[in-house]
Amino acid sequence: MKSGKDKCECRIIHDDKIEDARTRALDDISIESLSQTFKALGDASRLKILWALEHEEMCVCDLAALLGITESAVSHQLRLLRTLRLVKNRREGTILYYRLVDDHVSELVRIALEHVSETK
Amino acid sequence: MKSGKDKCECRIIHDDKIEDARTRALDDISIESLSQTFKALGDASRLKILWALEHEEMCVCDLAALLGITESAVSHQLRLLRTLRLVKNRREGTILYYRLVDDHVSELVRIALEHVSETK
DNA sequence: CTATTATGTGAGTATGTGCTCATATAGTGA
DNA sequence: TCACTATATGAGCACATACTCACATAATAG
Repeated sequence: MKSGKDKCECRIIHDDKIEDARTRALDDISIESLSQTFKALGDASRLKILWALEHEEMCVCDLAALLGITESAVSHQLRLLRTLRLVKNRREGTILYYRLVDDHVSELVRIALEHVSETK
Repeated sequence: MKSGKDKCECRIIHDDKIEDARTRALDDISIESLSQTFKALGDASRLKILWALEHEEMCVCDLAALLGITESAVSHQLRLLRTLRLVKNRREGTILYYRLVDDHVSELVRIALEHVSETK
């Protein structure tokens, strides 16, 4: 009852399906949160970081050495992952040890691995 | 044994952890496939499309009407999703009906929803 | 064949993003 | 206090990407 240009509206074939989908649709806030979370997982560096942290906590400079990128780059990515509550840290002197907040990331990666290995 | 600038290498604190992480690390191809898959889910339009298709198959112009974007934009996104084997289609006359290949997408979205709802 | 409908696709563009570099901050020890 | 270490952060740049537009393709009807 909004958007949709004329060119498009005269071509709608299955009003019932669209209505159905509209009632089931996720609200904009959920869509936004979901896409941000998936976007966070959709980068090779962040994926490597998360996968490493799944097994044991690590500090910034270890992650930098592991990935072969600067500590600054790692720090930038960790900030994003922190914002999305995917990782958290604990301080020990000057060192910050990062780890996963929960096992959602592991589950997501496991399922995605299933998918990509089945369809190769 | 490569990359890593001098500035960084003299700061490695936990060689054991790094070595450990290196042996467990996913190979580059898996990382690439995974990140592509997550990247596909990391966009509001594609997420809406996938969520709509989870319940029933739909054609391009229906999806365009549902999302309020052009059919061209939908078609571009569907091509990406097809390439990643996330959706497939069947033809009926001139109309192409799209649906999900399997229920991996549903599982991924369900877990991600858990995550974002817990940490809000 | 032509016309029409539904979808696909290449090019161009505006916005987003991941990195580097320089600098700032926080904790430790002298 | 100062020096040092570990990390954080803002600016800027190079590249990726999601869209629009114009046009191409595929199936159907006449």
